Amino acid sequence: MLEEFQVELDGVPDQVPGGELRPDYNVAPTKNVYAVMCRVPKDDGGESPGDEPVRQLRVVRWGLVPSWAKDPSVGSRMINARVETVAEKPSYRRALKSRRCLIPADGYYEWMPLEGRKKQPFFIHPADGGVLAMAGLYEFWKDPTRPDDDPLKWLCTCTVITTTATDKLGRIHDRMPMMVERDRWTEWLDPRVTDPTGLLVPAGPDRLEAYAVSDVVNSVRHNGPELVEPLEGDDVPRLF
DNA sequence: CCAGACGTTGTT
DNA sequence: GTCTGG
DNA sequence: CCAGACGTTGTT
DNA sequence: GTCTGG
Repeated sequence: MLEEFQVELDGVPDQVPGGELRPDYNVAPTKNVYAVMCRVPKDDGGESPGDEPVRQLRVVRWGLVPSWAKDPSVGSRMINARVETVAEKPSYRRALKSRRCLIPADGYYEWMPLEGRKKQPFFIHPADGGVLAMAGLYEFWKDPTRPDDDPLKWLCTCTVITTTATDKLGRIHDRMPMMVERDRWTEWLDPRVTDPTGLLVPAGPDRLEAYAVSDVVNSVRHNGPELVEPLEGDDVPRLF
């Protein structure tokens, strides 16, 4: 991942014992995920202040907690930001200006409504097996219950921007995460770019492939490579 | 002025 | 923190 | 998104 | 039915 996103500063070992997150096949809101972001490194007293932003890999919690929140529980509902309204929403507009990130993923799940209240989960991923770069925002929240020297004093959280799903993917669900194409990563991440609206164009879903998976994925207690195995059988919903 | 919200999804 | 609604 | 709780007192 | 937690 450090190579794929040309990360200059690996911030993960400072945040996670062992240096990396375990593979996760069922990422739920409030869980930790990787984020690629571009920030000016903290001035640690030595060397030059270095006001150049640097591309970093960090661990953030999914579910954005606005800086003004009284407690972090609101984050569990701030898991998506609609691209149509993200620039106006009080919870997101500040982050949109200068705290944009990329959330890497092998793919994502989407639930297709069936007859009645039933739903069929699908796994959606790049046909070429490459990594997805979902458009995200991040925010810092200062925990008032912890002392200043507590490493958990600052909570960093993120949200995923969504857009209209079209074509094949629209048959599963009308919304989908927004992707950032590789040639726009640098601009998208640059905190000095304060008007990223030109970059907010839906990525073509052409290179994405979708197949039905077991509804074992519905419960966050289940987690393993079996969750992304294609569902077998004649009655499996297809997208033709 | 103060109080209260601040979000998305999908379902009826 | 900032906006909306009453 | 889906699953699971939805409550307090006091005890192990 | 609706909210919270993962």
